[in-house]
Amino acid sequence: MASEATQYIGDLTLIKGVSADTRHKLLNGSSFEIVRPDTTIVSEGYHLDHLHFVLDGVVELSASTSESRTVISLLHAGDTFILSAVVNDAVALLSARSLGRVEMVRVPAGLFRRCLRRDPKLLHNVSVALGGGYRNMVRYLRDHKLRTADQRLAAYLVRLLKAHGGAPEVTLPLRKHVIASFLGMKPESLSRAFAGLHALGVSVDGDRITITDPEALERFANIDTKLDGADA
Amino acid sequence: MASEATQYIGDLTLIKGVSADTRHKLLNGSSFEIVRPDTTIVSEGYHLDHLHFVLDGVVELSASTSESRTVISLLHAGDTFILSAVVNDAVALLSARSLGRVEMVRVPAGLFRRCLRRDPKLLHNVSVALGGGYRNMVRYLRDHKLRTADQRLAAYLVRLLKAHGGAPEVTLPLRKHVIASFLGMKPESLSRAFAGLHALGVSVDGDRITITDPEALERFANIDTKLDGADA
DNA sequence: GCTTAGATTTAACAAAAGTCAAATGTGCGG
DNA sequence: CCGCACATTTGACTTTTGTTAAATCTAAGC
Repeated sequence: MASEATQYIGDLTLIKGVSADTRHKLLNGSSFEIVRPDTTIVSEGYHLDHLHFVLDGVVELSASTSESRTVISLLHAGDTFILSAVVNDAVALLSARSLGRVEMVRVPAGLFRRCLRRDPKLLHNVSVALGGGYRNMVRYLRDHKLRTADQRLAAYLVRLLKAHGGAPEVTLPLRKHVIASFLGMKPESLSRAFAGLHALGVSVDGDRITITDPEALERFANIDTKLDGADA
Repeated sequence: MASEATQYIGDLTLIKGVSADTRHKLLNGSSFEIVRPDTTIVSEGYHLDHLHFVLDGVVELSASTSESRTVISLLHAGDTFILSAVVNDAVALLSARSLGRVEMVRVPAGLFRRCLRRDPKLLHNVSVALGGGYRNMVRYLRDHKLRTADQRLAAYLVRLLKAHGGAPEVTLPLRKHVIASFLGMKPESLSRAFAGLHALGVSVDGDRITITDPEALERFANIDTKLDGADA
């Protein structure tokens, strides 16, 4: 595999601490890929034959029926997809698509499963990653079943704010229609939700958001730090 | 631990095939419990110090805020909770409550994690279980983001029908308000959803449901067998 | 600077689901 | 058998969100 990626892959959480042999096998079997914007990488309903590691860019996981499509997850450098389908040797339940240019590494699913059988440390990393993924899905589900559209936006902004170290102004990292779909609403509803949060000190200018009262937002979104915070 | 449970625990998917030593350690450290109806077994937000195995009865996992509560998952004999919190040594994101009388086994979380470190087979089982759990959450999320309330009920009935081997008449296994919450709606909306499905051949008499045209229901619910079916 | 395709916003209206309240059903203890 | 407590259903109404269409806005090329 191209040496550009070699340096990164050892840093990936999933690979950290595995045996030299495992690392060597994985590196040898995998390939580095650059994916152009708006390219489908995985199609739901099809058996998955590669595990993917995102090195750079954003990958969107979505679900669709004949009638509609919704964004379920947004992946960044260091994330993996779709681990559960590879571990369980099953069809993908989600489609993966590049938003913008993406650099990634593909590891053949069979190879990965073989390494899993031989290296308990890798297996342990996988368990922790799957456990974390499960917990993220539960948080996301909470978000959707317990909060209104306005509250979901508020919670999203609060998370964004924390990720940016609490600066009062943040830039949306994605197009609004992607954010809308991720938050489970139509773009029109997202516009209205932003308007609705104006009273709580949220101002919008394109993709620059100013937040004067983060605590008010948190209260409005009903955020429980114990539950909403990311895992350690 | 009481011998009543010993016979069951070896059959549990999670425990299948582990070393005799692991099995022995787990059995020795765990306790058999009978839980009366409507008892809280796990509280969200608190650190989890036991892994639970359901031997009999139904356990409901729910999420709540100060304002409301929603059922996220329903567990039966053979299921485990809350595996991800135990594996990741973290607070529970969901509360667990017995619906009706429940028999279960409690394994100390620390003991379980220690066994995990020593027995790769157990670790492998855990990975598969977590992967399956993640996939179930994704299916559930699809359900909620992509389907209307009427479609969710239709999909639920189709699954129920298949679980019962396709008999045209099924009995609801739970109170309607629990089903309503699980399906993400109010009891009043569930009543209306049943009424709305009458045109597709669904008749309701208390908890006995008659379904004359399962295919029509499937089409209406937009079910994709590849994606909606349970894992192998 | 101008044009244009696409994204976002706004507005008017429609559909879906929640709320509140009353009616009806159901099962259990007395 | 009666009556109470609770679950479910029904109806009227409200709120939330989606739909459609038009108005703006924005950025990439020309």
